[in-house]
Formats: sequence, C-alpha cells, structure tokens
Amino acid sequence: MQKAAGQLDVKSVKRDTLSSKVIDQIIHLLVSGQLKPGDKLPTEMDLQDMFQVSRPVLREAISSLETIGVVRRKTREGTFFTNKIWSKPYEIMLSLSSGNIRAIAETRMSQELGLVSLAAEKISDNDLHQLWENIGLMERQEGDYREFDKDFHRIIAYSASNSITEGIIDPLLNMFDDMFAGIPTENKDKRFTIEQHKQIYYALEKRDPIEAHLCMYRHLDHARNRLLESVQDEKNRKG
Amino acid sequence: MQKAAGQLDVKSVKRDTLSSKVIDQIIHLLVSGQLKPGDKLPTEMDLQDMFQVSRPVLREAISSLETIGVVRRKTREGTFFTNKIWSKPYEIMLSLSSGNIRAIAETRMSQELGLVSLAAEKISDNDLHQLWENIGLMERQEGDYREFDKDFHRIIAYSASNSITEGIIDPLLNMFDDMFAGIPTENKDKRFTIEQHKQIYYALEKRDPIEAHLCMYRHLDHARNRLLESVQDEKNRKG
DNA sequence: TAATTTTATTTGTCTTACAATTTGATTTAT
DNA sequence: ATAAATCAAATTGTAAGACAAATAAAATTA
Repeated sequence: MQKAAGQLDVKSVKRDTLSSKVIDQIIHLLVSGQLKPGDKLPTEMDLQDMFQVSRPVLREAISSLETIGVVRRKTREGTFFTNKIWSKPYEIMLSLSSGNIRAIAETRMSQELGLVSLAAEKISDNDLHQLWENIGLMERQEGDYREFDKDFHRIIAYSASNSITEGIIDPLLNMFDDMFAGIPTENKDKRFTIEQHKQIYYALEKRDPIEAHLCMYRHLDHARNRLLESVQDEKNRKG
Repeated sequence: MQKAAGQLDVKSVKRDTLSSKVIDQIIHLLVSGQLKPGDKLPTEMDLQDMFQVSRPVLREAISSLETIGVVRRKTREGTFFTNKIWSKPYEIMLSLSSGNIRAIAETRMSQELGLVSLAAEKISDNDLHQLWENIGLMERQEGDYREFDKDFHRIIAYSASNSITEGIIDPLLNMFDDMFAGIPTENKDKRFTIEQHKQIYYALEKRDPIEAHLCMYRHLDHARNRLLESVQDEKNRKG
C-alpha cells in the first residue's frame, strides 16, 4: 500500500498510557452498542473499578473525552455521552492554524463545499425561508453586514444536519472573519456578496447539489481572493 | 441573529472547570503567537506555576489537548505543539455515529466532496501519478479490491494538504468499509467503480474543481446507495 | 400541598509520593 | 581519541488519600 501521511509520521502513533487505554475502552462502550449517544455512563467510582486504574488516570480520560466533545459532565448528575460534537473541540483544533490565513481559508472552503452539497439534498423549507429572510436583512443593513453574512453560511451548514462535523462552522467563520478585522468593506462588495448569496439560495431551492457547489465555490473563491489580496495590500502598506 | 444549533443547546456551553481554563490559556499561547506549531511547551512544573493549579488539574488539561491532537508528549523529552491533527481524535468523534449508517455515509460525502474540490486546486504531479498507478493496481487485483479503493480516496484527501481536517479520512473510510463487511461485492461493481475513479482522475488531471466535485458526487452517491440497499437487503433477509 | 432544610451523590481540586522512560553526562575500556 | 557501558537527571506517568463544591433527592416543617 502506498505511504499515507498518517502512517508515515511515527510521532502520531497513539502512545500507550493508561489514560489512553481507558479512552479506548469507554469508546468501545459506544462502538459495541452497549451504550449509545445520550446515555449516562457509570460513575467515576464504578469506572475506576471496571478499568482498575487510579482516579486521576480515569479523570484524565474522561476530561479528554469531554474536551473532544464525546461526553459531558455535570457535578452531582453524572457523565453522559453527547449526541453531537459542539464547536469548542474544533476551535481548539483550529488554533493550530492561528495566523495561517491560507490554511484557514482552505479549511473553510473544504468544509463549506462539502456541507453545501449535503445541504442541497437535505435542506428544509424552514431553512430555505430563513436563508431568504437573511438575504433581505443583509440588503437592508446599513452598517456592518458581516454578522448577517456569517449567519447565511451558518444556516446552510447546520441545515446539512451532520452531528459530527457541523460544529466546525462557527469557529471557522469566526476565524475567517477575524482576519478581515481592520480591513474596510466596500459597498460594491456587499452588493456582489448578496448576488452570490442569491445564486446559492436558488441552487439550494432547486435542491441541486452540483449547482449549489458551483455557486458556493465561486463565492468562497472570491472571498478567499479578497482576503489574500487585502492582507497583501496591508503588508504592502506596512512594508 | 437567528438561532443556531450551537447556541441553542445550553448543555454545549463549556463548563468552567479549572482544567478547561488551563486549556484556554495553553491555546492562547498559540493564538497570540507566543508559541507556534512544533514548539515545545514549558514543563509541567513550570505550567503549574504559571497557571497556579495543582498537577492533576494541569495534567487533565494537557491530556485533553493530547487526545484532541494539538499537543504530543514524550516521557523525559517534554510536551510539544503538533503540526497537524492526526486521525485518532476524529475516530473518537466519529464513534458517536457508530452503527449510524446514514450519518457515516453523509459525513463521508461531505468531507470527501470538500476535500476533492481543494485537491483539484492543489494536487501534485506525484499524487496524480500515484492515483493512476492505484487504478492500474485495482484493475489487476483478482480478489478483494477494497483496500485499493480506500487508497484511491486517501491519496486524494491527503493531496489537499489540509493539516486540520485531513485526519478525518482514515477513520471515515474504515467505518464506511466496515459496514460492507459480510456483504459480497460483484465484479460489475468493481468495473463500475474503476470507471468512476478514472473520471475523477481525469477531472483532477484537468485541475477542475467543479468537474472533480461532480464526478466524486456521482461516485459517492452511488456508493451510498449501494450501501443503503445492501443493508436493506440484509434486513429483509433476516426479517 | 408548598416551602424550607437536610442529606447524599457525584464530580472537582489538591497534596504528597513514588515509578517509568529516556536523554545526556560521566566513567571505563580499547 | 573513540566507543561502550554505566550513572544521573529531567520530565512525564501513576497512585492514594483527603477534602470541597455543586446540586439532586429526600425529609421536615409550615
């Protein structure tokens, strides 16, 4: 088999600590069907007995699973498997790309292009209605419209109803938006953005995954180019 | 602002434990530019001093960051920020969808459709060569060709060179493949799959994101339908 | 029956101690 | 002078025991 990046880097092989073994065993409760999303896990004391480890080791494992979004804990109430991965884990992951404009832009393109294809198949009439309303609100907005812009993309991403990967959208939109901080937007940008949003809306209305992808690709390609150009201008001004 | 799923679910708001605060502060070392991917973190003892917490709390935080893929640790050597997110974190996240055939199939579609669009822009001549070789190997394979099938998709996904999300592909391909376990593949399936792989290859060779998406969409739509039908047949046989 | 108080459950944080791994320094042998 | 063996040190890995905090549930009181 050809070498894959994930297999080449020895350092990425998971280290065999007790805590990581506990994680695998807890995950196995899901994979084997013994427990399912939403279910309550045994108490820390019970898990300690089951896995025969110390409490700090057990808590490291559970804290890790909470950070990655697979469990949630509440004092006195207990520990539960979640139903979906929320945004914080992705925010943490994406922090590795902090300041890396190209990486953030490309991650955004990759995720949104995939999600819009799925959204075209699954989008509800209510989501379509919300998209149309959002376009109207953005048109009428006098000042900063970027929050409406983000909402447009957010609605589409969540309409794909993907419980594992939808949580990536908010951190991505926020990081992308943060990179425009201090860079003025022009009115022609707004009109063009609205025009592109409408085209995406029409493609989604037709529930056409191919056309939705095409329109979204054009939109995000444009947004990426504007971002890279703005940052280049900023560097030229400061240079 | 319209309600977004991530904001509606109060339980997804991150709890304010000391360990989670330490995570935020460590992440801030990256976001603020004080440290960057690949850099070594201060020792556990130093971090304990910096953040004024106990060692178990500190270790819970670091274990969490290791599980989510943002740091790696080695006894005696120290703790380092990673350069990319590897597969294990995604495997853990995806375990929430264990047994959920539709969710896995849709996640795979979403991710691969996004990654192929990016790959069309970025793919190297070497990757193209590897894809063509893979098609040849798959054609000549007498028995089980599924490993070659996965390799084809793996090469494309990694050729997009996205350090944050590329790690999702291996667990996805494996989970998707596991669902075919016990379901026999027919020779006509193989010929059709090779045909579709070739079309994806040609689109990538042209470096055409729109066409690459279209071909990949057709391929994955077909694979998803075959999976759902096979599982339905299996249920009918057992029912 | 509703409000208040008490109890119990479970997670959250901490201190102290020792173990394990492995890198780097030192000593010894050739 | 160099290689091999041994030792010391640095840092992470694991554990026991204790107490705190949050809060759900039970018991008591009005």
